[in-house]
Amino acid sequence: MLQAVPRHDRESAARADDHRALRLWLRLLTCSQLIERHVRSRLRSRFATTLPRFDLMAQLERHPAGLKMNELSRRLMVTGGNVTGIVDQLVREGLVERSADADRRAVRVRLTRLGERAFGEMARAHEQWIVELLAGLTRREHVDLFKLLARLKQVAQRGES
Amino acid sequence: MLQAVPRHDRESAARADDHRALRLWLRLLTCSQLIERHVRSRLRSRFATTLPRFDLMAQLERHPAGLKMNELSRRLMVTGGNVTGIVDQLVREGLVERSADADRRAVRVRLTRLGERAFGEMARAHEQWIVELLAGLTRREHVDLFKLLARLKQVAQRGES
DNA sequence: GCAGAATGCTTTAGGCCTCATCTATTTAGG
DNA sequence: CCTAAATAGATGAGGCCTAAAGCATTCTGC
Repeated sequence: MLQAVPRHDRESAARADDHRALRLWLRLLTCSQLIERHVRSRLRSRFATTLPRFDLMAQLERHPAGLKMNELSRRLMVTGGNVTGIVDQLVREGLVERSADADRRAVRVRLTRLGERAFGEMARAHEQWIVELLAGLTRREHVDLFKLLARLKQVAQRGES
Repeated sequence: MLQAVPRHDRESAARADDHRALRLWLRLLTCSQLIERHVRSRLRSRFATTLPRFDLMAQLERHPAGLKMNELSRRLMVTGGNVTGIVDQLVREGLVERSADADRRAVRVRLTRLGERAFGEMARAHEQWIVELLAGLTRREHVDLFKLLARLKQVAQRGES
């Protein structure tokens, strides 16, 4: 699929461009998976938790008044049914609580006191892991990469109907 | 009235005082997920398949002589148990076949004729989706991003023990 | 008002993925 | 040789995730 293509005419040059897009995507995916595995494995070994649970709590930590299930679902970019399951778990463990909303269809979710404490500890460690993992990049590379990913995000979001 | 879609995903909600490294990571993750969802949904709707199955077949397509299970596992960056399950599925559907290896512990896996045909069709469509999705980036951005991701990959791989 | 559409959430079936554990085979050290 | 360690793969429990279907509530247009 990714073999080198001789570039001697317009058509094969176009194919080379195509391959570039594909290779860019594969490389992006690899980077993302590398970091994700790193974080998952540490969350698991040090805090006996998972990335989705951490992400969910991170959202709640930024919104002390709580969030509705569909807001969580949108922010985490996962389906509602999935959020239900993770919230169920965190409720059982006393880290999160459900409460009634003015809209009686909706449910409001927020961190408990225990959840706040637990999250704070994890968040500090998490940030440290990322800082260490990315320490090999120069400040310049950081900034450039950040900007280019902003462009990519913009472009990819436009491609979503 | 068409309102702009509110963007409440993980990254844009990051607080201003979050550190650079963390924001870089969250943005990378967002980009990766955006593209991944795009591809998954199209693989599903047009070819009734999934990204992991596609990825596995892509590896086999590059190695007509076949790959051993542990090679597949390494290349796909997933655990062996996982590969077993996906290969089982593809074998049932006649897209892939297992054969004996000189090392009698090992199993060699390769595409069947049917699998080659099916993959070829999907690969063309897949490449087209990616090219279209990334079409908004300039050639320059493509190249820069590709290089920076190479650096990131290098750095993140070194951080793995 | 009120019927039908839209929305918020849950449930279910099924695929992906990991870790831990198991069996079979190969390799290495004595 | 021959046993212990390493390696290849399979299996099972459990969590994440999706799409689809279902129930309750709210909104909308007549």
